[in-house]
Amino acid sequence: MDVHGRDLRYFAAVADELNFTRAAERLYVSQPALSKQIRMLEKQLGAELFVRDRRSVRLTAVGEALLPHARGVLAAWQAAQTAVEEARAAERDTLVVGMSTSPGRGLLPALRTRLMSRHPAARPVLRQVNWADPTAGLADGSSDVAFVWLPLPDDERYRSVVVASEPRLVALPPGHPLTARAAADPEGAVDFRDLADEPFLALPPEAGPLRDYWLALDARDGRAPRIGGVVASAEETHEAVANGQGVVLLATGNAPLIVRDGVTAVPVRGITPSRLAVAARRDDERALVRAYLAAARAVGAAEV
Amino acid sequence: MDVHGRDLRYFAAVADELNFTRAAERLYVSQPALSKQIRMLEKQLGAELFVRDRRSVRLTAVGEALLPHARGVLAAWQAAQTAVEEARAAERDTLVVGMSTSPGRGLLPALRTRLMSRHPAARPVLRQVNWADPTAGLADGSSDVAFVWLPLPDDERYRSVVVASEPRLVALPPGHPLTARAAADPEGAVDFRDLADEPFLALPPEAGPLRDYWLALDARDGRAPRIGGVVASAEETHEAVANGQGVVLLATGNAPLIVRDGVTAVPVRGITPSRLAVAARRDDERALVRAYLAAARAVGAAEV
DNA sequence: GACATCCATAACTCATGGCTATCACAAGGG
DNA sequence: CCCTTGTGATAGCCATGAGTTATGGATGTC
Repeated sequence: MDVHGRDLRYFAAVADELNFTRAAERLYVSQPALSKQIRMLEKQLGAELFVRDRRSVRLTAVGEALLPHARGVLAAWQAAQTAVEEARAAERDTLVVGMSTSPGRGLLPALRTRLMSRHPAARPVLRQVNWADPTAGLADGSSDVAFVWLPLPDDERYRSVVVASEPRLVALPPGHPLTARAAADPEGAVDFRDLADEPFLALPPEAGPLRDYWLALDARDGRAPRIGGVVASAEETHEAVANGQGVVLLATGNAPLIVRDGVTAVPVRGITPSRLAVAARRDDERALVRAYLAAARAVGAAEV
Repeated sequence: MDVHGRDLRYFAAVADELNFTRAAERLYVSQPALSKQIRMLEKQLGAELFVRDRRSVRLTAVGEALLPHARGVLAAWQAAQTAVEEARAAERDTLVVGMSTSPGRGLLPALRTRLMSRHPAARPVLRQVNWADPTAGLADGSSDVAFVWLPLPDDERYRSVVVASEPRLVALPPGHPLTARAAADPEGAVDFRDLADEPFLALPPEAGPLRDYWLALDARDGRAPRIGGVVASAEETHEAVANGQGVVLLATGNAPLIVRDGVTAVPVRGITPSRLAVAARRDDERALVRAYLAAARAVGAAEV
C-alpha cells in the first residue's frame, strides 16, 4: 500500500548503477542491506524489478515501468520538502505585532525601519486585538510582540520596554460641567477628585489590573468607582461618552480617536501618567523578537 | 530526508478530519499511534504541522504548505502502483514462443488461434533462437514455450507435446552421386548406410543429444561420423552443403529452407523419423503455458 | 458534579532495517 | 590449472520503529 521513500531511492540508485555493490556505496549502506531492501520492495509489489543474472543486473519490464514513477515520487517529495522549508523561513521571518489601538506617535514606522535595518528579511505584520486582552495577543500566542499599556497582568511572564509616558486625559461628553471648569483653570486641567464620583466607562473584567488602572483605582482611597458601562474598542468608547453613559480616562496619544462630535478631553491632575510599552513573552528568545525590543529601547525609555 | 508514504497518508487524514480520534478510526489505527506518528513527522520536518489548541486541531502555516504536496506525493505513488500493475498484467499475458527455425506447417497460426480462444488477452510473441540451444530458450528462461526437436537434453526438466513426426531427408550438394542413386530408387530414397561415411555437417557441441540425433549416431553401430563442419542456422547449412563441405539430415518440413541452387534433398531409409514438439519447463505451471501445450496437444499427437 | 470528549503519555511487543561475516559462483591472470 | 577478484545472496545479531492497551488531564455538557 504505502512505500518508504528510501526504498524508491534505493531502487533508483540500483537502476542507475545496475550494480548492487556500487549502488550500496553511493547510498552509504552495506550491500546486503541494499539487496534485502530491494527484495522487500519486490515482494511488496509482487513483481521482480531486476534480473540478477550471475554476471549482470538489469531491469525487468516491471522495473522499467516503475522507474520513471519512482523518480516522480521522489521529485514530488523533494518539492514538498522545499515548500516546507520556505514556509518555515516565512514563519521565522514574520513578526506579529499586536496592538489594541494604533500606538500612533510615529512608533510603528520607526520600529519597522530599525528592525529591518538589522533583519532585512523580517516582515512585521500588524494585528488588531480586542481591548479585552490587555496583552494584545501575547498571552494566547497570537502575537509575538505587542504594544500594551502598563501595568500588565501576570507581569513576570512578560518583559516590556516603555516607549511613551504621557499624562492621562479625561474624555467628557458635550456640555459636561467639568469642561467649563477646565477652561477656567490656568493649566486647562481638572483635579481627579473632582471627577472621581462621575460614572466611568470600564474595560471588560478580563482586563484585570489594566481595568483598575484606567479607573484610577489607586487614586480613589479605596472607594469603589461608579461604572457607567463596559467598552472594548475606541469606537464603542466614543459612542458611550457621547451618549453620556460616563467619562473615561485616556492616554494623550489616544485622544484624537475619541475627541470629535462635541466630546472633549482635558488633562487630569492627581493621577499617574499612562505608560505605553512594547512587550514580549519573557521566554521568547527568538532573534526577531529580541530585535524588536531592542529597537523599542532605542526609540523609547528604560526597560522594566 | 525520506518519508514513509504512510506518514503522509496519516497527515492528510488528520488534515481532512482536523480530529485525531476520527482520523485514527478512518485509518484503522489507534489514536495514540496516530498522534505519535504525526509528532515524528513534525520532528523530522523540524516544524509543527498542527496546532492542538485545547478544543480544536488546525493546520499551521507549514502544514498548510505541506498538504497539497503530500497529496501530490500520494497521488504519484498511486500512479506508480497502477503502472506496476499494468506491467505485471502485460507480463502475465505475454507468452514468448521460442523457435530455432520457423516450425511452418501452419502450426503457429493454429496454436495462436486456439490459445486466444481460451485466453483472449494473451499475446504470443515469437522469438528466434540460435540452433546452438536445442531448448530454443527454455533453458535460460528467455522463452516460455518453444518448438523443439526431440530428444531434448536434460529431459526431465521439460515436458513436450509432439506436433509433427516426419521422415528425415538428406540434403546433398549439386551433382552428388547419391542424387542419381535416389533418382533410380523406386521410392526416390537412399539407405542410411550408403551415406554414413559421407562428411556430415553437425550442430555445435552445446546441442548435446540433439547433435547426435541429427548425425543419426544410433544408426551407426558405434562408428564415429566424419564431421565436415559445424552449422548453427539454416543459411549456414545451405551454404555449407552447396559448397560441398558435407551432407546433412533434415526434417521434411525444413527441406524448403535448404533446397535451392542445386542442393537437393532425398528421403533416407533406416533412420527414425524426426519429431517436432512444443515444449515448456516442467515446473512452469502458468495458465498461459498450460494452455499453449493443450493447444499443441489438440493440434498434434501424444504428450511425451 | 458526574460524564463525555479528545489529545498526550507510559509501558510493552514484535517486525523492520541496519550491520558484520561468510558463502557461492563466474571471470581473469599468473 | 589454481588462485585471486568481483558480485550478489544468506545468516545471525541488534537497535529502532510502529503498533498495541491502559491511563492521565483538560474542557465542555447535562
